[in-house]
Amino acid sequence: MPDPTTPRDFESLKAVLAERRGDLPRRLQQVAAFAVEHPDEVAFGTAASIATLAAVQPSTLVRFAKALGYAGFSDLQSVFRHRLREGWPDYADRLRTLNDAGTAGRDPLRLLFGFSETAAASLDRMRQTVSSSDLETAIDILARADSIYLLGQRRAFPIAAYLAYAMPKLNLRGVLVDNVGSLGPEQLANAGPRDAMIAVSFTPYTPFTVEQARLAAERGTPVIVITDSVFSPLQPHARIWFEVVESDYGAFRSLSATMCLAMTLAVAAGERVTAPAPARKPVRGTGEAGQPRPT
Amino acid sequence: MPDPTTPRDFESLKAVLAERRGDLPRRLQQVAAFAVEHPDEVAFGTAASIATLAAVQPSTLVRFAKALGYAGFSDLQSVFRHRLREGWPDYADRLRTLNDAGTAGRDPLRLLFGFSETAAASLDRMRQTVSSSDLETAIDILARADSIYLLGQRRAFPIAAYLAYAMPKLNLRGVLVDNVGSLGPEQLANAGPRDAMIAVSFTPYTPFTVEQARLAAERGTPVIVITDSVFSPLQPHARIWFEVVESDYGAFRSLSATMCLAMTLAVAAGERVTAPAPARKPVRGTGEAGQPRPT
DNA sequence: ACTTTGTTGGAAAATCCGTTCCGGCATGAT
DNA sequence: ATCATGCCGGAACGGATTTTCCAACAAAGT
Repeated sequence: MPDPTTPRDFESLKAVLAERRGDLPRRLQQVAAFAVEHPDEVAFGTAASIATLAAVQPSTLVRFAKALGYAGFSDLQSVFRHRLREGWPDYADRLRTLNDAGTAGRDPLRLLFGFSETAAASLDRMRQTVSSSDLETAIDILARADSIYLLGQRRAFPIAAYLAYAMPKLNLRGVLVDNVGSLGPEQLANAGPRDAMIAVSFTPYTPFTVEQARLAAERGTPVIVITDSVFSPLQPHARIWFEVVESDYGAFRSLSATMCLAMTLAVAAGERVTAPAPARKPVRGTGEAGQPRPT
Repeated sequence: MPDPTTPRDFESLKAVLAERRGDLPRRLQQVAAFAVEHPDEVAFGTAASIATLAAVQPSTLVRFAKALGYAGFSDLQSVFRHRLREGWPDYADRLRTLNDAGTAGRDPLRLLFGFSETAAASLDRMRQTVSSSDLETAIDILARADSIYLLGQRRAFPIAAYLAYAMPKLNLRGVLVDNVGSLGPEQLANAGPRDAMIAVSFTPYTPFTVEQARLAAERGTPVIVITDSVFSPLQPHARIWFEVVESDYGAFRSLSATMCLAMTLAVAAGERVTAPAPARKPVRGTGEAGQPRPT
């Protein structure tokens, strides 16, 4: 007898999962989270492969399916496959209605699309401008550094903050210079030639950032600069500098490209520190179980 | 030994098929035609079911695959499956080839490309999942709000920080809850029903964020949540919530999509506040003179 | 006309996969 | 502390699916 509460499409499945979270056993929740987060894997993989990725036993998948009222794993899987068959092609539709100026009017969706287009464009541009050798040198500096001071204020602050979050996970000593209580100079007091600094600033350049980068450079700390123009006042103090031009949409710019570059520097440096042998393979699997928590 | 002429993505497969049509046996042409015309069937079906639909024998499918240089039918099928994974631009494939060792060694450029591909994929995904009506409602809440409390810790902190930077430029009263000195509760002490909150958190969810969002919701402050799964503990306290799944590259996730969404909310709300008449045209010129400084 | 080469259909075989079942374990209640 | 309940991991089973193999056939060259 078919359970009427068993969802037959992906959206309602998500709803049911959200509702019944809590009264599900631990492993089943684990499966639920994985399924919602990686629906494609569930759609195509075999029970065994999915189980491995979700770090559970295949039998748990079957239990999961039955707990929701499905006949078995395959029955559950069909829901995920169905999603891919008809779920996707509304993208073109949405674009169409978006461009039909008349109807949509001042639809915020258009804004969203605009921002994401812009971000994608920035990413593309950055890939073409960043030089491999600059990257190498910068990573080398970071990998050798004792502490890495992260300097970015105002618009650039999110970059510094994110690096401060990520670096300890990569076995790098990132020190965020947030200038709380105007204690910025003190936060940088110990920076020396054996350390390094990543300084980020865009127009209009924050004086604090420029000044502190200058001081650090004077004391022999190698400074890696991320900025948006050759005329940046930061550039003279840089050992290595990257120009990242974020395209603008209306009056606003994304940080996507800068974020990417920053993460690349951090991850590559981290890799080099923990595995200094340059012959080793990168081996960045697509989210296998047992890897460190996504960041 | 892998044949280098064997196409690994759907587009080149079509190209090869177009080229070699003619020097293929009759039944194999029949299979080729069917495959190009019904790629979804090939992706999902079993060899037997596809064979029936294409009016050939299952063994013919295997022959077809081998004639093109694949290891077998399953190998060929994987190409069709990859095509469906991430929609049209086959990001998964590109990422895969990026990761498949080989050419560039451990070039940091590869990392950079990987991160930017991932960011682009996330952006694409978000565009397809965010609903227009949710956006509308959220923007409405923000536009009506007195103060807008910005709550995001750890990995989500950059988002909150960026919003805090941008909002005042948009005539919105953004209040950053940074929890410096553990003064978070005090920063939120005055939040009431006439205000609003944007709360951002991803796995592993920061308890502080969840707790403060809960408190705010209890006191009647409408909470807009940005998170990464239905299972987010933030979700129950949300008036409106957005699911943003950032694809992961290795163990790392970008913030690009989340940033875009956040900016959209802020800009749209700002527009509605300063120009409340809904009849007015959008007028987002690309950087007209006299506009506020790029952000 | 005969042979050779290549193609096709079908069935057998090997593999893989989903499912079931049982023993162990942790948890919470008595 | 003991028991009961429910959850979890692993192995074994049965079914389905892919693959291989062989015989029949068609076409082309001799």
